[in-house]
Parts: sequence; C-alpha cells; structure tokens
Amino acid sequence: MEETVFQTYLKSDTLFKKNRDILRPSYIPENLPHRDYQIDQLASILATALRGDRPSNVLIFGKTGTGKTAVVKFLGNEIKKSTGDMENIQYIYINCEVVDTQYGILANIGNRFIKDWEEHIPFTGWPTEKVYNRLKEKMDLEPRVTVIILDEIDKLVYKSGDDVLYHLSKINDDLKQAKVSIIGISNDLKFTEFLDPRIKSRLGEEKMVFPPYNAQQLRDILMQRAELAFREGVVEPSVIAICAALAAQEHGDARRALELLRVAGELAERNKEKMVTETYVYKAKNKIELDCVAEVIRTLPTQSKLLLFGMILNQESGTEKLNTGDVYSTYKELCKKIDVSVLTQRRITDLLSELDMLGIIHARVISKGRYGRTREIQLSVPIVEARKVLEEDEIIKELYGHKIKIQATLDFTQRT
DNA sequence: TGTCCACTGGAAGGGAGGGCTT
DNA sequence: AAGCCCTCCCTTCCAGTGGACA
Repeated sequence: MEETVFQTYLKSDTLFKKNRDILRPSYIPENLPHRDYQIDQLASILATALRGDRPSNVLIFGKTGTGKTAVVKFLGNEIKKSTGDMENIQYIYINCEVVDTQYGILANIGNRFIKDWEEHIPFTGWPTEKVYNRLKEKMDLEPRVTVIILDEIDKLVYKSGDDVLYHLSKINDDLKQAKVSIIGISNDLKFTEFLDPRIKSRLGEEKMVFPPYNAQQLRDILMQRAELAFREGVVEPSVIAICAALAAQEHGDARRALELLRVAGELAERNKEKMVTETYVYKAKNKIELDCVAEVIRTLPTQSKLLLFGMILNQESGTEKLNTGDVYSTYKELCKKIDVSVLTQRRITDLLSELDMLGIIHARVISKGRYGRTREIQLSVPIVEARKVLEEDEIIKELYGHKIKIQATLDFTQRT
C-alpha cells in the first residue's frame, strides 16, 4: 500500500476498539443500568400491545441524559424481538425537534403505512386534513397496534401548538380496527400547562418520571460502556470517577458523562497516548465547553456577530467595561464600513439581552447618576477564540484588520 | 430637594416570508 | 395564483428611572 499521511494514524495502536459509536448517545446498549424500574413500568404498559389491545398513552418526564429516549428505544427493540417479523405492532419514533410541524408529523407517520410502490405523502402541498385522512385510511387496513413515540414533545407544542396532539389523541375514535397509543417524552415538566385540558388528560393516562442519575450510577454506566468501547486497561480507573462526578454536578446527565469520556479518549488518542488519563478529562471538559460557545457564536445572526465583534475590538484596545452607547457607536461604525444596514438602538438593546442570555456577554443595568442609566457590558467568552470563530464569517472577514475610531469613552465617574 | 442624563424596556404596528386554503 | 394568517424582525414612540450633581 502506498504510504500516505494517514499511515501514522492508522498504524498507531488505537485506544478504542472498533466501534466508538458505543460512547455516542444514539447507541442503545444491551442493558440499561439503574433503569430496571422504569423499564418494568413501561413494559407493563406496553405489554398490552402484544395481546393486541391498545396500551395507555404515556407521558415521560425527566431532564436531559436521564435515559428516557434510551429506555423507550430499548423497549422498541424488545418488542421487535418478541413479535419477530409479524408486523402487528408498529413502533414509530419521531423526534419533534427534527419534525416539528403538524403536517410533518402526520406525513411522517402516514408514510410508514404506505408501501414503497404506492404514492407517498409529499413533503408539502397537501392540506393537513387530507394527510390525516390518508393516514387514517392506511392505518386502518389491518387490526394492528401502533405506538407513536413523540420525543421532545414539548418542542412541538411550543412551536406548533397542540393541534397535532388533538388529532392524534382522538384518532382511535375514527379507527375501526387499528389502535394507536402515544408515548410523549419531554424534559419540561410544565409543558402540559399549555395543552388543552382534554388533550392533557388523554395523553397523560400514565405518567412516568425519570430521576437524574447520581455519581455512583453514572460510574456504572460509564464502566459498562468503557469496557465495550476501549481496549482493556487503557482507561485509568480514576478517569471514570471524574467523568461521573463532573456530570453528576450537572443534574446527572449521562449524555454529558459519556461525551466527556469519549472526547477524553479521542484527545488522548490524537496525542498518541497509551492511556486515557485524568488530564484528558479536564482537557475534554474545556474542549466541549469551548466547542459549545463556538457553535453558539457561529450560528448567531450577522447583526449580533457585528455587535460582538465591535465589543471584542473595544476590549482589545483596552476597555474592560462598555456601556450601551459605546457598543452602539462601535457597531454603527462597523456597519457603515462594510455597508450593512444599521439597526436602531432599541433593537440593539434586545440583541444585547439575547447575547446576555446565551452567556456570551455579561450585562447588568447600572445607574451613573447624573450621567444616566445604562447597561454595563463585559464579554464572558475568551476573546481569541471568539474572534477566530467570528472571522470565519464572510461578512466579518471584510473587517479584518479594522481599527476602531471611536474608542469607548473612558468612564471618569466610575469608582474602583 | 429637584433636576436631568442616558438610557431601559413596554406597546403597537409595519412588512417580509412562509405555509395553508381557496 | 391569490388571499389569508402567522411568525419573526425590526422600527417608532415614549413613559419611566437610579442616583450624581447643583
């Protein structure tokens, strides 16, 4: 084989076994530690389906990374195992963050019942009522039980209201032989307040709450996955404990814990280490946090990027604390330089609040007496990294090397 | 004690854009 | 294709305000 730049990487002993997806959230292991109770509970509800009856609708609550999706998918696999190829139970999983419109959900479900050679429901174009009717008609061809899982159901409700849920939850009245039950998964306990009371009671026939994992439980989970994902003996025992402890601090998020472990492993491997050590966990923590910030900045609208860029320039020229007026005049200057329309100060106030909520800046309202009331603004992300990300943007690039003319007014009323 | 700065942040409404309906 | 409705961004207008200063 020809020697390529990749050779050194391919040759070196890797820390991972073949399949490193085992540490990704999408992987569903053979058994789920510390979720026996929830599995039993949900299984007892779903068992009805195996007898050909309609299981109760279920609402599942729990914070991110508490195993909700994993348990539901796990039971999906179990059902498939016990029914074999007989398709008298349909298990349909929909993530409402991806499919988030009434039309999308109905079309998605409908198409599962339409054979490949038949006419599919198009992405768009049909009246929603027609999609619903087609779905009903196809579904009702056989006396089967359909379990529809709506993951992140709260996102759906916030975005498109509860019309779909209304239709889906009363679909059984319109079906002659088929039966439908719905499992809604949410990490927001309060989202049901936004539902019509009738829908609320129909959906919540059964309720389940997934508690967060504690550090010990997280350790067990990580241990199980680490054994599958890493070669023997390459992970220092304390690494698992630290990943678990860090994630336990953040409301017991198993997803976070696994991510830490995976990134730590990847960083160690990239450095051609023989072991994953504690240092790499902390490096992983930093990398994840930084990546997260970078992603937020990258997806900011142009106007907010300009605003942020202006604040960075100000800070680079030595002004620690800015007020709204300073930020606005720098922003205006930048806009004019590259010929972008200038938004009003009122609008900028709102954009600043957004940046504050995203944790990119820290802003608080202060009064300087005689000299008015304003926000005192500080960046709360590392300048160098933020700047690097901003300069990826085509529009910001044009400002490369720009020096600000209007320096923030030095605040002489400020006390130490 | 009152004044007045430099804003804040609410309210209302315009207009573009997207999706549904006719 | 046209009309309708909804949402998102944004503007305009403006009353309200904490506290340094005269």
